[in-house]
Amino acid sequence: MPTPSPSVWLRPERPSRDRRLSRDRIVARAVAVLDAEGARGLSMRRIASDLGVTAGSLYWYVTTKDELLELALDHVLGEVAEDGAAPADRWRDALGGLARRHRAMLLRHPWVLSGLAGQPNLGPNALALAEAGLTILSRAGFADGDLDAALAVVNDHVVGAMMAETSWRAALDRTGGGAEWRDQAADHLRRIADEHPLLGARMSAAAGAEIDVDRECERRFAFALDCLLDGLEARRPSPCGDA
Amino acid sequence: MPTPSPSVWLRPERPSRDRRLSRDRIVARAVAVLDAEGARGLSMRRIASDLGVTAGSLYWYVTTKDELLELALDHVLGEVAEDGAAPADRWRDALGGLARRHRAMLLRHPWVLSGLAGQPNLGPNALALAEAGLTILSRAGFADGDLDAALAVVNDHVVGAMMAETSWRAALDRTGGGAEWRDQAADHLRRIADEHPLLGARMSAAAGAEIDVDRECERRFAFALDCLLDGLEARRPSPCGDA
DNA sequence: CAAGGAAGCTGAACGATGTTCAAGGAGGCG
DNA sequence: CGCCTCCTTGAACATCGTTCAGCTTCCTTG
Repeated sequence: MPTPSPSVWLRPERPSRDRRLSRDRIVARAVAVLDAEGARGLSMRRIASDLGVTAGSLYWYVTTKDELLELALDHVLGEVAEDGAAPADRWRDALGGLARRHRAMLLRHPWVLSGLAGQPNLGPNALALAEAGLTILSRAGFADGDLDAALAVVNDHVVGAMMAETSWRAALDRTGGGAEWRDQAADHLRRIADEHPLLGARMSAAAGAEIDVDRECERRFAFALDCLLDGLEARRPSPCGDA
Repeated sequence: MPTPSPSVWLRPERPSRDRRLSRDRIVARAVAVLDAEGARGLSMRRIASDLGVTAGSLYWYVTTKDELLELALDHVLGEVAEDGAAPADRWRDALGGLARRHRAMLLRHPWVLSGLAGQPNLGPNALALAEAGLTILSRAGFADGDLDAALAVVNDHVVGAMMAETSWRAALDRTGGGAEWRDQAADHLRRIADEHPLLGARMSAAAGAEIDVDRECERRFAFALDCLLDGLEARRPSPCGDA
């Protein structure tokens, strides 16, 4: 590496000769491992052995594990982009669609959320996504300082909501365990319900109805999305021409 | 430990005799280290040496580093609770105040965000906070399934927004560096502006105005908060009696 | 008050991790 | 053929979370 440059995106990939390895192959393998085993299961040695190579080799293409994570993060962000037809005409549908695809991606790759804290994402796919959102909002009439603030409202909600959702899903998946734990948990819930009536009511309601987790999560996501799109609508400068 | 119980909260602290150590002292030290050095700087050996003790000792009070993190997380969540006077009468002010205090806490302890991904937080302070939010919304007229959905709207936004804000702040703090990096970055920004006009415009606007980061962050947070409280207001069942 | 037992801590160890680096082999180019 | 650069190896280093046998120190019991 010629000079320690702080961001991956400023430095082109070193061209290689005998194509056993490449940034793309490494990143793809990293994503696969992250999907399968989560952030904890990712190690340089693991990726290397999956690719039939020793750990040190990876450092020819990537200066650090953090950098590899950055690359993997931007890689999956590419999945959010519009796949088929033209974007919806009405700005609400367009922005809502973006948010829904963002959510779907985060459900496929929950580890992204843990990598999102720490440094902002400046990869090409992240930038393209931001531009897409800004375009929608700009056409809808937002301008100046409200433009990115409005986009942030939607993006931040997606991230926050998925943080909560994936946490719960992970916890539910881990609840396969023994009867003793169930007893202790029930005890604990009873004590919670005593001190926190509303919380207790909500929890027992959820437990009683044996709710379909997927449907309930989608319902809440849609509720919040509508909610904040309404709020944005009220702040939209030009009520006319909402093509 | 009598039985490997999965959650910290189900198991009372083992009473101790010669009070060199305690869960509280360990958690307090962990929070201090996390505040000072971030999540990366936290190690069992570090905490132990700060407390004049060896690493192994900590495992008498805490079964795992993850558990210690859970405890630290709930510890700082306690700071969000109402300090002074009675909660505001109007539900918007009350909920908004909760969100603002939540934000303030996350600014003091940014590491919380990275610990939030993975498993849901079930500590006593987290539960009390949820109950407080539910109480506000319940008094405001929300009921049934909308109750927790409405609370989630606010909470998720706070988490998502602070994720973005703390990321940017961390990046800005790290930007003390050399002229070469600045040149490369400027180059990079120019190329971004070419392909992404809206994004480029927003960035150059921000760079030109030499914006006060604190004020701008607060402005955007308030914008989003008002925005989504408006959306909630529109969904409130009982328009009367908003004491 | 003495004896026994448990609580609390030490210190060394184990395996895994990210990262570095001298050394070697494998291709292209003169 | 010989050289040179690219790529990979394999060993090493420091640090990490975690475990555990053993020691000390205090409380409890007879």
